[in-house]
Amino acid sequence: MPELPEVEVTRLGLLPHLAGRKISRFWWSSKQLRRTVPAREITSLHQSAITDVKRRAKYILLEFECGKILVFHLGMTGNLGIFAADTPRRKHDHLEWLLDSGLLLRFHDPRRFGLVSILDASNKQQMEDFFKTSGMEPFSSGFTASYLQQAAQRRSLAIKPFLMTSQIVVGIGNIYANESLFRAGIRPDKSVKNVQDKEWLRLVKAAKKVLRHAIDYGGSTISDFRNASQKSGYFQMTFQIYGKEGEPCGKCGTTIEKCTLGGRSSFFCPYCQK
DNA sequence: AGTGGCACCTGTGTGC
DNA sequence: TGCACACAGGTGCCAC
Repeated sequence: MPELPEVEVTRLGLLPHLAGRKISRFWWSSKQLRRTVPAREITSLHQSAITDVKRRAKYILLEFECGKILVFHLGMTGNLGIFAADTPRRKHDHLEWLLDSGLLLRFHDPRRFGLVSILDASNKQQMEDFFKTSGMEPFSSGFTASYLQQAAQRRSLAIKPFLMTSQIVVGIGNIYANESLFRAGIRPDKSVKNVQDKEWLRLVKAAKKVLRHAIDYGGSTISDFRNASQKSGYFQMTFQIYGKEGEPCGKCGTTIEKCTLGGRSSFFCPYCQK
């Protein structure tokens, strides 16, 4: 489900409900997620206040006064949200905390590709190991055309799977890779070896813009993304290429085509993207 | 080392 | 209606 914009929208929605709050009465469905749920360690967070809610890559980080960090990844179908105390649990609700505000924090994830983990902020090595495969943040000043060009050296894969490689740049999944490449006028199957200087510049600019706009629109809801207050996003209304196989390109009218790259559906306009 | 393929899991939509 | 199958926003492991 969530790429960087959806994770950021979730974070922004959680922050006012969680900052300064304490958690108690932890409940777990006993179903495992992508990693073993550290239930015992989670219980040790009781009565410590949440000081901040941050994001790194597609991870949401709940920082506690005691120095621990509760880490969530939403996988494909995860949702982390705030609910009234009397809201009945649904199928696929897996984790739940009662907040001292009387509201509930719930993690829901049908496919269970998400994860929850605990880190210790003072353990620099552990923090570094956890994020060692996470590349550049797309909104950081280091995410530039020359950074991507450098990362593409000695590589030969297509630009779209390259853009989706989280060791290089984080947060850009299938939707936003497709949309960024359309806006930059680059075919998704073009080898990184053939991407020109001016195309790298356009791509960086397009990716930052697409991600920013998607956050402003509350993310993209294809079937089930909901923010922390269970509201849908609207950026899917502005898709120019994703999911539009067979439709006319909004810029030139050419029929949009579909191919598969790295096992993922890829859409492009054969006229606008070279 | 880089790359493509696939597994992980459940739900939904389509075609027969 | 029932069934088989393809596909879905992510990531990590495996064999080449």
